[in-house]
Amino acid sequence: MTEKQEKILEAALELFAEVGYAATSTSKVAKAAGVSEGLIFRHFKNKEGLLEAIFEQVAERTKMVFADIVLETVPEKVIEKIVELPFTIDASEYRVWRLTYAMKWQIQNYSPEKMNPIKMAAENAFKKLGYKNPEAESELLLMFLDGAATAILLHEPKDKAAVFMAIKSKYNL
Amino acid sequence: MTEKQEKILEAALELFAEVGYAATSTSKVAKAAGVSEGLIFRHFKNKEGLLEAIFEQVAERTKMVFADIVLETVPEKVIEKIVELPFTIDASEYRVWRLTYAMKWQIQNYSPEKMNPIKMAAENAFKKLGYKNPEAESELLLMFLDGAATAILLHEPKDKAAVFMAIKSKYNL
DNA sequence: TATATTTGCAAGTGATTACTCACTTTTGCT
DNA sequence: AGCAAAAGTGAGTAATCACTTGCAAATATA
Repeated sequence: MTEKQEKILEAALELFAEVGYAATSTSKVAKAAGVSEGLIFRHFKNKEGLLEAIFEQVAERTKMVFADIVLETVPEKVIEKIVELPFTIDASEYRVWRLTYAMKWQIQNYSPEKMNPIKMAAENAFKKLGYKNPEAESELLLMFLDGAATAILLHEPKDKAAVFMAIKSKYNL
Repeated sequence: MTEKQEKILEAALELFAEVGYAATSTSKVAKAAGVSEGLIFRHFKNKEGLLEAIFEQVAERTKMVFADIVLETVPEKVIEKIVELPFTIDASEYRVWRLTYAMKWQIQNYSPEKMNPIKMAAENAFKKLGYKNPEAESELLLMFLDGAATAILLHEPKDKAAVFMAIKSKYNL
């Protein structure tokens, strides 16, 4: 990865996240990155390739976080680790997650099965803990996850720690 | 509102919700609505005016739902009514809500204070019910609201009723 | 029925879109 | 040093963008 390639990805992420993917032209990305527009297409084939390259980076990190949860055997720990996920997003990753969440709403892009490992891990943990309806509980937990991440990414709630405590108490953690 | 105006709004909602606002051109809206492109600008001034006209319709209905919650005096009922909000979205309104949720991620559009009446109503109800940290509880409830609505709008979870029961039990309802 | 207003269309406008191409410069290897 | 591959540029491309304009048809008001 050359310096200019990184500049392009950085500028594209910035613009895609703040202005929107469709609303951002490749010429603006090139200008923001300080490179010629043609270079974007040399390195990333087309505008969509630019988007894919951004998402590939985050996919690796997500895999690691998911593995840590799936390999956890103590059910309470599984729930706790899932619950704290949105609260541990580093501020430096806000943009890429904002972009990810924004793109969810474009039909051609959305695939909910990405969360399946987490959903199954939660379902299994709830089953071990004797919850009445583990599948519904797992679905509910994922809903919270999504809502919490959205709140954090969009308006950074005042007292994240207090909300974190409130949700943990709902699962007796 | 003439017939053609309604056709335009209907086509615009369809396309904005499915393809995205920025990715939808006014010419495509006109073609889908079966009118000349110029008519869009005659009636709605510009593309943004088209979007505003769509949102004005939903704003009225939202006001009514909010009023029903804010005027409720029994705290348990307040929480219950808020919790059930995402589960009572009529399928005919999915598109307009998908558009609303998608537009949240564009900086220039987002205003979280729209939910303030609900947030205050929840906070007050939690206070009456003796919750330790009513503000955090209210914030948490709004997070769930957002996550639940997102799940319902994006992938229509299998057993909505079971999830509804699970969340209600978390508030002893 | 005369007239003013609104509704509607077709054909434009310049600007911008994603993307290509011919070309030069830089880099890495022997 | 010599040379091929990769990196980078800048000026193009046709198509599409949001929007305007001039004029006709329909509708409302008197």
